[in-house]
Amino acid sequence: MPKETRDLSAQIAQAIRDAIVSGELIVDERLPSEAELSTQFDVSRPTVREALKRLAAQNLIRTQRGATGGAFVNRLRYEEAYGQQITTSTLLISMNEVDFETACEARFAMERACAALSAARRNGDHLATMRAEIHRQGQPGLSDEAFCASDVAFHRALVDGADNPILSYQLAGAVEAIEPLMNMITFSARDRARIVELHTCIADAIEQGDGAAADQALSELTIYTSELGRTALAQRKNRAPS
Amino acid sequence: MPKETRDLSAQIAQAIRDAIVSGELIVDERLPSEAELSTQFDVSRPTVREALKRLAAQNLIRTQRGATGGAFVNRLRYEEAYGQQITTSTLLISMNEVDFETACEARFAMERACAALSAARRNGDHLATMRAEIHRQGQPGLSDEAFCASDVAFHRALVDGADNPILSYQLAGAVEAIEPLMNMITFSARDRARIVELHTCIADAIEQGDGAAADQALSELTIYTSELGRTALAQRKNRAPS
DNA sequence: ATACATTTAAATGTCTGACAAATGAAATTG
DNA sequence: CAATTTCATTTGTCAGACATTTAAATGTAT
Repeated sequence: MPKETRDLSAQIAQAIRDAIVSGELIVDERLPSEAELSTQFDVSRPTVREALKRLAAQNLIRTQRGATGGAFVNRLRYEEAYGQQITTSTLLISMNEVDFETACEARFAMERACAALSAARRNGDHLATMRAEIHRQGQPGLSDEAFCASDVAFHRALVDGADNPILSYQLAGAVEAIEPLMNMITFSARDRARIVELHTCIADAIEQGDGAAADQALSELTIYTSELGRTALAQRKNRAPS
Repeated sequence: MPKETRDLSAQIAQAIRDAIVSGELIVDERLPSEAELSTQFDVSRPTVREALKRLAAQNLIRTQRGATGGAFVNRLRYEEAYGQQITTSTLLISMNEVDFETACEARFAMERACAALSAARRNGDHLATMRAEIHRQGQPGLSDEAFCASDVAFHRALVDGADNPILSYQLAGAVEAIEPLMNMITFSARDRARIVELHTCIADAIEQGDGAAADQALSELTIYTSELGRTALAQRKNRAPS
């Protein structure tokens, strides 16, 4: 047994977490009150509370005050999961010094997986979003940061167009987490024109349901973006060497 | 401002979380002691502790007892992130009643994104793992559960063969979270033979660096697995209707 | 002076008890 | 019957205390 003696609050949190994951506790079911839990687990109330806060931090439970209040098993919603996913991915990249090319490769590889599905489904709403973002990206006077944000919005629309919430969830991290890295890049007018061109290619391909063409354009975009990142990083190194 | 008045512990946790994500607090840096934090934020120590437990649940900090102890910003490791990712993905699927086909589609779409990279890199270790799992899958007397576990191990090796930690992290959730769903399937000898055949196809393709062939085999495996899931679900419905 | 044992201070982990605040239901009142 | 008040329950917060762990400081003997 590799599970020796951690903190009591961690043990209790794990016990409740197991009960939720195994389905022993179902969505919207009310947990015993903190007082009851403290007698059940034979610990004090603050310890129980620490355990509950751990679970709340993972969106596994929600709490409500008042007479009929308590802690309830929370239905994990996609939006909440997105947030966690993005935070974790961002930290994973920044703390492990993942280089831009690796992050880029991962992101585009997964995006290409979505592109074929997006092309097959051709969702009008998401296509409209993509077109709108392309238009924004072409406007002069746009800051690099706003350009990056629009880029992220474009790619999220592309991903969401696959109409598969699991894919959207998984991709959210990869697409959003790369934004801080892309924000280090200065996009020249020529860079932007090329990116807009490729984005248009992608949108056209999806509109026509041509998955292969979308894949091809994404492939070129991967290479181009990776190149931009490499150049930006090199300049940054020359300007401020360690 | 959509961020009104949440719990104090949630606010404090968010403040510290922001400091970590923004880089204001760096890896391995020690946070002020609980007593200091409680005076800084003007709350009691239990409240500070609840906030710290929230962060600990997300692996953002670790705590250490003793004279030189305290709370330290934790370097988020891939393995820890895997665990979170798998738990979250599993719950997301089970709580939102994601159907098998959707989960399957997401998983295989992303796997196909990895296959090309795996084929390009042809990592010997991961190939050996894949071969070993294929061999195990062909042995008679293997339980359905063990077959599924081996299937997961095979696909994880395939994904890890892309040699991109970000991809491995993202895929971990998709690959592992589907196991509970696959465990509901009964694999006949014929099913297993077909799956082993396709797995062998994939391994061969990767060994030869043929990304297209790997993609093709994965595509077939997607359809086959999805079909198996549909059949299993239909039988289950007939046997135990609502 | 070095090696080992002891003490000590600092920090987290836990407990007790209390009060505040929210909230829905029951009791009361018009 | 409707509106209001009361009330019990539950979470949120606080204060203070003690237990436990840990490494550094101190002391002691070789």
